[in-house]
Amino acid sequence: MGRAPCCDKANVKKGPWSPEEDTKLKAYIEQNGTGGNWIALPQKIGLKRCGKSCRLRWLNYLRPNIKHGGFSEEEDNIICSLYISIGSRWSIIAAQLPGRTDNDIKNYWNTRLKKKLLQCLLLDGSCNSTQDHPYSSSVNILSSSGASMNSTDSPCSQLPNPNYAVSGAGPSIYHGLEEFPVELHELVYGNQQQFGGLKSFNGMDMANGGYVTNGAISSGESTTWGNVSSLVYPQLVSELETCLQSLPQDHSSFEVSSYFGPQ
DNA sequence: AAGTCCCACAACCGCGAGAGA
DNA sequence: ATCTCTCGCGGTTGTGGGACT
Repeated sequence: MGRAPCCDKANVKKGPWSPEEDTKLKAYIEQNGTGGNWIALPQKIGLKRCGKSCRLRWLNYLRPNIKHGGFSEEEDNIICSLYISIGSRWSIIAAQLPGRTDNDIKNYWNTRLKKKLLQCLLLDGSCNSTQDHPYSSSVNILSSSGASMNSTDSPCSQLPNPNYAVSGAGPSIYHGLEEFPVELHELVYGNQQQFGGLKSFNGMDMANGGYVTNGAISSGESTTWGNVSSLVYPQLVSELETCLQSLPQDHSSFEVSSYFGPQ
């Protein structure tokens, strides 16, 4: 038995919202609130929409003080550092960015920021400035955020310690990263030719800068770029192969085996 | 100019958590 | 303790528009 549908699918309109629907929904909520029941709300207003759809529309689009697009460098940094710390907990990340919605941030990450990071990872030495490198400053945020995130009056108090080790005992907050070493090993050693002759990563001596030992990240205080990128990197592994293939040959200057330590 | 591809964003879907009966 | 209902979240898909060929 599957889960009961939240609404009568046959009588529910799907797809883009019309201005009329927006107006109805916005006017009602501004006047009456949601009444604590999204499911019943569309019926009250006379909208042929699913309650969940109404909720999403309100939260992501109609709610006052919503900002769309135009993410600043600072917002980039916050998103990146929080993503490194807690993974794809978009609602928590959104809570740190006034006016931004989780959906917006998720889309932004998936479509742009992730690529931006990947690009930086693969461009040797060209991402040393904050301007070019979303993570060079996020590293600072990351290391400094430890204190604020643990303070009880901060919304971040519920966040795990950003210096969390990826492997080891306890529940992993880094969904999917548990498999990282195996996945990466296959990627790297299954594609020796692609990675051959790589010497540095992001302009750093990754052999010395990296913190990875046996696939685990050191849980120490240091948040070097090597450390940070190794946290983020697993998320991008599936895309790396494609990206590397599109790179010019002389761009491949990253010695993966050095960076990730002896196997 | 037309067709195709790619990207960004909006919206949907399914699941887990939590509250209340 | 269990069931039902709703909310909220994160992943995924659909679509429109711009870029490219």
